[in-house]
Formats: sequence, C-alpha cells, structure tokens
Amino acid sequence: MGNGAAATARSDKQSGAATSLHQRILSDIQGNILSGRWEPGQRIPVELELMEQYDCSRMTVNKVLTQLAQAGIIERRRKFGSFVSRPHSQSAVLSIPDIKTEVDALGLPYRFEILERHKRRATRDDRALLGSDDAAPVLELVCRHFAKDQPFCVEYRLINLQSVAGAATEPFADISPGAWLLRQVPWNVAEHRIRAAGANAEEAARLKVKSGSPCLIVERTTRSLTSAITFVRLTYPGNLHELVATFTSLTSPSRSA
Amino acid sequence: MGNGAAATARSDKQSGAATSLHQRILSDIQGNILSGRWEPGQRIPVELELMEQYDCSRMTVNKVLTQLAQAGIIERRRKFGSFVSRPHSQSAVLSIPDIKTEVDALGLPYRFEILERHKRRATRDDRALLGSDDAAPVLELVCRHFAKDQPFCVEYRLINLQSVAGAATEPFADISPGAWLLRQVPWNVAEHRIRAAGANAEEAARLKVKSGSPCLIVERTTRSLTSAITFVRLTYPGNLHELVATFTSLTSPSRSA
DNA sequence: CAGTGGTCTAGACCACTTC
DNA sequence: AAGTGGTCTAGACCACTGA
Repeated sequence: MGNGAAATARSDKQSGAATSLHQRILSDIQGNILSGRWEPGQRIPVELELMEQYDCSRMTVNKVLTQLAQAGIIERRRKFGSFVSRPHSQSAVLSIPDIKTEVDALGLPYRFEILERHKRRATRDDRALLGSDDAAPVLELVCRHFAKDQPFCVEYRLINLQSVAGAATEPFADISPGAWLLRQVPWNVAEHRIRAAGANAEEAARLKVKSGSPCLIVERTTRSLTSAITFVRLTYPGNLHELVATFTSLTSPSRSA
Repeated sequence: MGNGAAATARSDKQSGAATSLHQRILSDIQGNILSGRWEPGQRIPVELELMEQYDCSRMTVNKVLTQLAQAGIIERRRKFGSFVSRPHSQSAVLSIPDIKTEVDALGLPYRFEILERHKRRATRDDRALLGSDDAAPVLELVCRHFAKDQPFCVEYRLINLQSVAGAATEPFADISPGAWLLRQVPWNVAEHRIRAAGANAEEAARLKVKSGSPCLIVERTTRSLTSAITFVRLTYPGNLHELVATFTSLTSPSRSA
C-alpha cells in the first residue's frame, strides 16, 4: 500500500473543490471497504500515511477516521493501528412515519376516529407499559385509522398526563394523538418492539378482519430524559402493511430532510 | 443564556478529564434538547458563544455541532445560526443478529438443517428477488433453524454464485448460510422488509404450526457496491419472536462492542 | 457588508499499548 | 522507548446569505 495514486486533484485547497477533502477521503475508504478491497480485520493506513497520500494535515484524516470508528466501520487501537471491523449482525435503520404520512404515501384519503377515551390514575398495568413508577394520571386512547374506507390500523395509546399535561384537554379532532405528541415532545428516546400476532376478537372487529388473522404489531415506549411520556401499540392487518428499512453502512452524506 | 455556569472544571486541558471536553459539550447540548429546555426551532448559541462558555477553541465546538448536525438533531444555516430540528417521524435502529445468536440469547440449544438445495441459472423470479439483471448461476437454499426441539425459523435463501463463488461448494454443515455469508461478504448495503402474514401450508408444516397462523416475515436483499449478493426470507412463528429496536437520539458514546 | 458556518493547517501534549 | 491514536489550539481563508 504505497502512496501511489494519491495527491490527485489536490493543490486546490479549500477553493472550489465541489466536495470537501475529508469527504473524498471518506468515500475512498468506504469504497475500499464496501468493495472488499480492504477485508475485515485488515489494517488500514495509519494517519501519517494518509496525510502524505492526500497531502493534508493530520486533523483532516483524523476527522475521517474518527467518523468511521463512530459508525462502527473500523476499529482503532493505539499503537496497533486501525482495522476494518468484522460485523456480527445486520442492522437496519427503520423509519416509522406518522400514520397519516403512511396512508398519504399510498395515495389514499386518510381519516381517523377516537373510539375510546378514558382518564384515570395509572394502574399497575399502565405503569408497566409506560415503564414508569409513579401513579400519575394517564389518558387512555383507542383510535382507528382509515385508508379510504378500510381500517388501516388500530392504535392503543397511554399518555402520561404528568409529562404532557395539555393532552387532557386536547380534543384530538383534527390531529391524531401521534401527530399531536410529535409536536409536543419532539426529541426523545423510544424503544420499539415489532412482532406478528393474530388479531383478538375486539381488534378483529375494529379492523374488519377475521379473528386470529395475522397482524403486524408495533409497540413503542417513549421517554424523555426523565420521565415516561407515552406508550402506543399499533396493530396493522397483515398484508396491508410493511415496514421497510434500508441499511447503508454509514450516515449518508445527504442529511437534510 | 449568558455564559454564567461555564468554564467549570476547565483549566485541566487534556490532562485527566475522564471525559473529553467535546464529549461534555455534546452531553450538555443533548441534555438541553432532550429535556426540552431547548425547543425545536429554537436558535442555539453560535460557535463564538460556546467557545467563550467552555473556554475552548472554535474547532472543539465546531466538532460537536457538526456531529449533532450529521445526526439530524440540529440544522445549521450560515449567517442564521444553528437550530434544534423539528423531527417529523420516529425512527429506530434495528439490530438483526444471526439466528444462532438469537437462539443463544434465549438460553436454548441451537441447531439447523438444510432442507433443500438447488443450483440453477437465475430465473426471472430469482432476478427480481435479487434485484439483479443477469442470469448468473444461483444457489437456492431452504434451511430450518431450531431452538431446542422447536422450529424457530424457516429460511429461504438465494445466493448469487457470481458474487460468492465459494458458496457452491460449501456444505453448510457446521455453519449456517447466514453466518457463512456474513463472514464472506462483510460490509454491504441491505434493504429489509418486515411484515406479518399467515403461514402457507408448506411453511406451516416446517414450523409445526397451523396453516394460516400468524408469522413475522423478514426479507432482506443484500448488495455489494456493484452486484447482488443474496436474498433471504426469514419466517418466524408469531409470538415466538420479536424484533426490538431502541432509538436513542444520537450515536451512543459507547461504540466498542 | 457583516454574521455565521465549512473547512483546513501545523503544530502540540497526552494516553495507551506493546516491545 | 516507540508507534499510534485522542484531543486540543489559535489561527486562517472561503462560501453562503440576509440586511
């Protein structure tokens, strides 16, 4: 691994390079790894070598290597060098949009209705679902989402009213609980559980499917730094819904949207 | 937001700070956003202010803010400043481990068996599943995975033998196709599709469940930079399996594994 | 024009790990 | 002791964009 085909397209420093130098270094290294030229476990050039190859300062290559290490693509060890990681598992970034967005994407008209609404002090079951200890007041909602005239999803939701007081008086007439909460509690930590199960009698009736027919169930517990916010269980009739996740090995350069 | 409670625990530069300065800045800002003190859309201090607050150079705060921007937590606009993003959807990072790993995690003994194995030129269906155009030779496998004596999962797999020639002669006696491939083709791009469906007669028999009973189906198409590698469909009996994903708003600081 | 971010430099000191 | 990464500095020039 001499430093042969390097220092190309250099000498323009930070003028009109279209793409920045560290982005180019990143792409080069990513390419070497994704294409298999650099195999797992293989040692990659040390910072000093890359500095010379790209005729740049150490900070620039360090920035790239640090980013790759944070993404888990490489592992770095002092004195030893940096190595291509050996991945042990597949991982996927799942995007779970608002239900209205999902239905819109199908090109179908969306509507929803609130089927049940109860306010109460948290029971033991509620606390287990919310992952919280205190017996704060909670709001229980059952909501049905439609794509055209077909039930698309049934939503069972608990909202911790201590965290999100405004929910108690929100009618949820024009905006669904999920969308409303997304606006109220924007940055959080959530745990998702995804499984398949047969619809029970109640759900089946609500979804207008046969009892026991396969459904995709997505459960999510949302917490802020300090307290439980909401628990939601979304039940989708099978074959009507699919989660799609694309895993690209690194945070893609396009990060707007 | 003056620069009051800052410059604390400073003056130790890079000596024994336990945690690095930019990590502390990152935590502080994350805390402000996750706790809601800094609301979506709100402008956060510019780099110069943070430099003064933490008594450090601009590179240090820039590193933190760049990281936050790449993670999508903040948005940065020249001349305007940096702002807390308004998230539009939930997203989750799903880890899809090797099946042996899953079964091991349940504390049950694992084994698998190859039920079918055919080598052929890719049919039109094969090409559609692999997302490739050429009629390269493919290997079709059906494999059943057990947790103790109970069928845990049925795996239907296509391998592009042009990409992974060694698969043709690999017996898959001691190592499952998934694990073998993970070692051969370690860094790749994959697309996942997750849905619920009733087991058809054949699957039901293999899984020892009733026909039509709900199953979780995970499909994955894996490509290297240039070519299709493998397609796999994993069918798990419902209630036996659950995918779990935790979404923390940022690449967690612990990245060793 | 002026404010702000985007990128880069040429060094520096330190920590960790193996020899 | 030497190799390597981890972090930080004190500047610099440029690009973009609103006033």
